[in-house]
Amino acid sequence: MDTNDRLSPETALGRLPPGARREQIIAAASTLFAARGYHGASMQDVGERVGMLKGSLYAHVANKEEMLLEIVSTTSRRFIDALTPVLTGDDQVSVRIRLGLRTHLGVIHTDPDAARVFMHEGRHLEGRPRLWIEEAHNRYERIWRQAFEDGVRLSEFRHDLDTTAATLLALSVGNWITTRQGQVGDITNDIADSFSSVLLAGCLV
Amino acid sequence: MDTNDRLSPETALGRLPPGARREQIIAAASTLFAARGYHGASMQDVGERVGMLKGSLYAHVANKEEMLLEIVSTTSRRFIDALTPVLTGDDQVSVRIRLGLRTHLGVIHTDPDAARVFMHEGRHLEGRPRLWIEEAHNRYERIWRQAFEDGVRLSEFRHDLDTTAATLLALSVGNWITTRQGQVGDITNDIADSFSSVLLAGCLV
DNA sequence: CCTACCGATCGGTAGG
DNA sequence: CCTACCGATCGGTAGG
Repeated sequence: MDTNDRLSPETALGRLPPGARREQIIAAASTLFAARGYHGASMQDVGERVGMLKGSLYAHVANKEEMLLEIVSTTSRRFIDALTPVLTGDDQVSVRIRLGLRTHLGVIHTDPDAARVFMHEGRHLEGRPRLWIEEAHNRYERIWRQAFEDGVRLSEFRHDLDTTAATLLALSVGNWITTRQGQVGDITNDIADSFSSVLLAGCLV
Repeated sequence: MDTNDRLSPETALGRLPPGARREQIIAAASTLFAARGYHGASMQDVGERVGMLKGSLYAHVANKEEMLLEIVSTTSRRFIDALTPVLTGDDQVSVRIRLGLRTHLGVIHTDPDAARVFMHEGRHLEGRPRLWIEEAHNRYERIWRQAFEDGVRLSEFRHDLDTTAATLLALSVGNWITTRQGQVGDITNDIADSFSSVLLAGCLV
């Protein structure tokens, strides 16, 4: 507890509100885990990036794994919260899916590092957190699959459409793009719509 | 050099031909890099898996990075050698692509661990090897893109097909599947054909 | 292929 | 948030 409350504003290099410091640390971890992988980035690296010694990080986070878990669970929630309303509306299914791809790529665009950690580093969690994140992945996949199944049920898509294949196809573009960051250029709605046009043409009756 | 040549066969637990021992070590590394990531797997882990102390590994490989480079370059060659004849023939383009997806998934099926290391761990190489493997990735992508462009040029595919989107779509399914190993079940030609049917329906005129 | 070892770094802690 | 430190493990080597 800090009893030294002051009314004057903090200087530029001065103390940050306590929560902000933690967020800054998590953001640094996110960047480093994305670039070097979870095991390839050390607490020392994270400390350097926020300008403190690694030992001091433990005043803000319990341990390295907690940072990974926080990045992964925050991002997973971000995807699910953003896509659920889009994919489960009562719009035309092809509209839902086009918008869904835009939204999915939009979430990636908001924080590409976190998206990458969510998709590629979450597997380095162990025990209960590991199961938890796998469940989140499955929940997200189910939301997408449901949309394709709606498309078939409402006769908007071919009755013989393999919804599993379509779902995996939709998710995989969105995710593979995180592997090619910087090479694919900015993620725009145009890019999302290009994928949609090929994918949807393959689904429609 | 071993001057102790014998005509009798080796016992089951006995010495292996020198090249085979090296291959066994690389295979162990492959499995471990796939499961725990390059930085998450130690030389000690590799040693345990082949039944020797880590120091002894250096009689067969120069260092840890050499193992990664060998896995990645072998697998990259495997993909390019397998797919080049399939995708550049003068068959109908949709036939080439269907067969291409089968072949791609077939290469993954042959050695899922190596495929996974190729696609997700190669980025942990540095310097020249890193550039080399990026170039290999690009070469492979170009072979696929060329097929889609042939499809448009020969009026087999829609003239307004976004070949970049189609290429990324094709590659991403193939690659994303390595992330879901064990969950997707065995990689069969049927699975490959399911993807083809959605993808090609989205490409045809 | 083992013994025995190297310096460096790992994640993490105590006490202030 | 720093100082100072912990035991464990890292990739790698010398000599046999």
